[in-house]
Amino acid sequence: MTSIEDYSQFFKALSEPMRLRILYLLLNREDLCVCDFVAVMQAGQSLISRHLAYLKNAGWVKSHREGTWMHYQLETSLLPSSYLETLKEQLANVESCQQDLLALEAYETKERQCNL
Amino acid sequence: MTSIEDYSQFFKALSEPMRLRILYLLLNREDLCVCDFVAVMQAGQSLISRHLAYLKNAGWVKSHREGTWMHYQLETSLLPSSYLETLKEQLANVESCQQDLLALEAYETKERQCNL
DNA sequence: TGAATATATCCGTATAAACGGATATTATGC
DNA sequence: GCATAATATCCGTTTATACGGATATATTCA
Repeated sequence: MTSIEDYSQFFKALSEPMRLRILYLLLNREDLCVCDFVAVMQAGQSLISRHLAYLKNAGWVKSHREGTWMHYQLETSLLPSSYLETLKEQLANVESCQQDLLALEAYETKERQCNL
Repeated sequence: MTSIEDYSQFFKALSEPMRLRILYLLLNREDLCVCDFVAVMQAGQSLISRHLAYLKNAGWVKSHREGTWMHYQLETSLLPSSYLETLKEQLANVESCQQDLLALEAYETKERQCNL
């Protein structure tokens, strides 16, 4: 992050509703798999995958592979924690984010696909 | 700010280099006039005006008129201060923002156009 | 009222983003 | 190696954004 374009790209990652919803789920869980997002959010796999790639490229999340599964986590070590905490507080008041979290909780009562 | 679209719009305001540069100047001054931005930044008046309207609509700045001049200030009362403080720290390291601030300081040694 | 000035908005164009569906890539297990 | 499964990338289309230049609006002052 040295140029103004880096910063505009960093914030552009937050300019899209689905990317904010993805981040909100990651603000509430240590680690989520692509298959979790696909199961929980009402969206196609290619869309989820593209938004995750966008967030990773912008510096918000990191990923690691476990077999065929790709897991995503917040990039907490590089990001100002003030952003993460405030964003979490704000999005907690947003209905679509609340619904996503409820859907995630319901989904978690069953086995995650990537753990079968 | 109740819907996810409100928040994406709020952050989309930060997705553009010139808007970040405008915000950085406002993070360093109580109050700036459109004529100040036009004099300091290398950009046309319509572009500056449009970006200021965008920032205002997204909730980052407020404006008030003084005669023919429109003055802009940060919307500090509504915004989380954590965002403002962190953003100011980050942009202080960005060369184009540093240059804008130097240009503003040089410009301020003369009379501001809106004070003549 | 009318000229002058500051700012906002409009218009046309060029570039970028988002999306679904299809295809390509990567890893697993037989 | 081959079938299967998870994820990433490509393709074409639609919609949004950024921009300069021109025009419209708002205010001041003579």
